[in-house]
Amino acid sequence: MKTIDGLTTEEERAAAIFRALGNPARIRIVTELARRNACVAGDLVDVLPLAQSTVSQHLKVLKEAGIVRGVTNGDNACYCLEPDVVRWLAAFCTDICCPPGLGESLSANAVCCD
Amino acid sequence: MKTIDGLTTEEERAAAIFRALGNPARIRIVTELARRNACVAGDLVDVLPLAQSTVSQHLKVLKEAGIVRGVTNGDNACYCLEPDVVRWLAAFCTDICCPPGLGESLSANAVCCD
DNA sequence: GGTTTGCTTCGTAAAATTACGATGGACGGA
DNA sequence: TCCGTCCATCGTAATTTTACGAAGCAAACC
Repeated sequence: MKTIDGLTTEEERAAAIFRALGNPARIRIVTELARRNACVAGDLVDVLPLAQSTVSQHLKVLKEAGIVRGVTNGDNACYCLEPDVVRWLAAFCTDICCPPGLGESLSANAVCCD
Repeated sequence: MKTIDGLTTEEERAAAIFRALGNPARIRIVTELARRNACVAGDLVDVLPLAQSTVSQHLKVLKEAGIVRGVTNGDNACYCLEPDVVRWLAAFCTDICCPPGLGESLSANAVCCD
């Protein structure tokens, strides 16, 4: 991907978060973390049909995107969602639905090109 | 990416939508469509610091993910958001925030591994 | 000290993504 | 009919992603 001047850091940030979620395995990880509130890495490996090293890499991607936090307490590593980032994501998506200043735009049945 | 049996189509679908949004240029396109409600392709090219063919490809990606709808009326092509998909996306993100059955989970200040 | 356990990081091959210019096709105007 | 405009698609090169096994590393256990 080209590093584009014309695009804001806000957009870059949004894209980075979306890209991190753009993989079924990572979606599963995130939903699992949402469901269980926190999770040992090994439990996530059990849930996914992937090699342990691959899951570890996916966790790294999520961590680098700021979606997930991980702490290594002694023997095993524990992960959970980063609440602020998840909330930011939800707000961003809601804004696309109903951009501020446009009333309910998509809430109505907007049709293409009228 | 490996096609994984152990993952649901729901997860695949979510990942496909997120992946489609995982690019700054496409984020810009989507926000622009949200702001203007509908857009001629050429206007999007003007807004983005990218070649026309590249923008067209980005639009194709968004269309294939179902996020965007495009109609070609005579000379120029007009695009707009697909309201249902955008709403689905917002709902998905909100669910991660507050998974059903877990009360307000992340609404409180959840901390990692307590 | 030596092993096992749990996880991360490295190295690598295959596949996908990103961007561009060039080409092509449909429509409208001179 | 011949251009010009608008847009999609093709072909291509560079980069990124994905997944795996191998290797490394720290804590726990014998």
